[in-house]
Amino acid sequence: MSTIEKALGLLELFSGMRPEIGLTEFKRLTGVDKGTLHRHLTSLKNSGFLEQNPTTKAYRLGPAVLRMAAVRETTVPIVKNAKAHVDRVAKRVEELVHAALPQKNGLSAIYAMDGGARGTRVSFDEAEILPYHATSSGIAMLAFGDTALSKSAFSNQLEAFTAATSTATSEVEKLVEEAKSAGYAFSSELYEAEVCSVALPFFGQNGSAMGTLAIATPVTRMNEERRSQFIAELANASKNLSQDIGGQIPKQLKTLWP
Amino acid sequence: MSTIEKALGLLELFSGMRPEIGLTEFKRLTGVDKGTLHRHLTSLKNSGFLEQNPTTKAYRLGPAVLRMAAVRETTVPIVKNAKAHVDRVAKRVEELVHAALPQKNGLSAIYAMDGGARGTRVSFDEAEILPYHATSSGIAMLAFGDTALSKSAFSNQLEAFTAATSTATSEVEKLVEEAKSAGYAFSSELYEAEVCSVALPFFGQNGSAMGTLAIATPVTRMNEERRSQFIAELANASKNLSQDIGGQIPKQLKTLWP
DNA sequence: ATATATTGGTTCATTATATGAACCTTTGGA
DNA sequence: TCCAAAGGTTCATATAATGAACCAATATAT
Repeated sequence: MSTIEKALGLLELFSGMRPEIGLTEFKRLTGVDKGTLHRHLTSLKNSGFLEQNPTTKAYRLGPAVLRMAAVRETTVPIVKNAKAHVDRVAKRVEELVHAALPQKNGLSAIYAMDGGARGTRVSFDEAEILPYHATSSGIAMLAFGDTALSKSAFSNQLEAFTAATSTATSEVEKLVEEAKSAGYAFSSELYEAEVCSVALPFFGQNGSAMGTLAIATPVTRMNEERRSQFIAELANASKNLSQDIGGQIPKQLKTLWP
Repeated sequence: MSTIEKALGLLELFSGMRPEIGLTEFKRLTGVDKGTLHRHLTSLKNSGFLEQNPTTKAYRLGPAVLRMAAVRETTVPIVKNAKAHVDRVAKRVEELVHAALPQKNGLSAIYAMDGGARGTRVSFDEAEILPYHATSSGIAMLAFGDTALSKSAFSNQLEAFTAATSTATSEVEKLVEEAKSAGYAFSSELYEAEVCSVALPFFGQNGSAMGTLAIATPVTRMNEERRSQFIAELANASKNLSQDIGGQIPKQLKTLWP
């Protein structure tokens, strides 16, 4: 593996729950030698991708990532477009709705809106990675995304997050097949207890899915009627979002979706 | 220079005006060998920092940068905080207002809002780099930011954007000194013809400036009265923004600002 | 239809850079 | 005051980066 990929892999370790990482913690997380780590971190810092907390010396993501995101957004204004549709669905279904894009080890939400005014709320960290095998978004992405994705998704041991998480590749593949024939993915308590979700893909200029739209809700609030409503809302949003970004819904999905 | 920094330097080449870059264009821009470039680009692609336009094969920034920005924003919610204050000032002064953070070769706007309802508008590309030596934001950043910044800012030949741009280090240093004693930076037509701007710093947890707030306006609309108003508005916004992000305005600035 | 130019991508011997064990420095408690 | 833990540095060795030459695919001109 190239030095570049090793160094960029360090950036992947940051998350909403782990926003700052010290040298020794990097060593614990990666097993790489301190000397090597220090040089990598210094390079990333020199390039503005990291900065150091002046008091603790711990590293955190630097301002360069903000500029990169802004440039990317001028090229492919996916966040801006997704935002409008997610907000609209969130308001109508009064639940947590999010749009996500595939990353290396799972999907990452690019925008989330909780339209819920009611008691229980699904907690959601926008900066968290949603694993492919244990979330409805992940299953939807595997079902309708690039085939290369499945290979990388199944290359590591699948982690169990709840008792219901499928950790066998064959089981997950079955879920993916179900999603393919249904036109959407449904999952219940695979990732977090008490939470179930519905997800379906949206499409960009190349034929396969660019990302997903999903609704998450406490299992207690879910029933057949709401599920149908969710699917209808998401299908509508996906059609519009895909059109906004110059994509097209594949024929077989057009017939499956309401 | 490390391989990591060379590779990340490639990402810097993207901008609002140059959102996609092909292999040969990278070669033109950097002078680096194609073989080397190709491996670097492949590594960046494998890490999700680049993706390829499926038809043209040209590279563009990938979805990983969106996740990085989201994580950074959960750590240091600078965009979110700046947004509120910029919007307020933009509405009050009815001009283009922006907040910017230092990068390697200049500042990069993290948010901009044009409150102008009137005829002429200052055009602004959020993903563009604002050079340190030729913008009010840049001068303000050099005046109140970390001293290490000046070294890197003056390490390369200074580019002339208009007839008025100072390309001699001594001239720019004079502008910086003026900004230090005035508490703000003013520049007219140094970067773009017909445009002048006022900028001042805001502060984070460490003592030196974290970024800048600025107002840009056509020179024809500028006068002494408006300048005073701009400074007052920006000073107020900077105080509030700095407080929001846990920073403090240095004593000498507190006395200079209205 | 055929030649030519341009672009993206690959190979492999050479060379420069990355690596990590051991060592030093600073900081913050017992 | 000592100790432990964290950040950081050094330098011989091993490994990965480099770039000239080459190949393949596509677009353009003859």
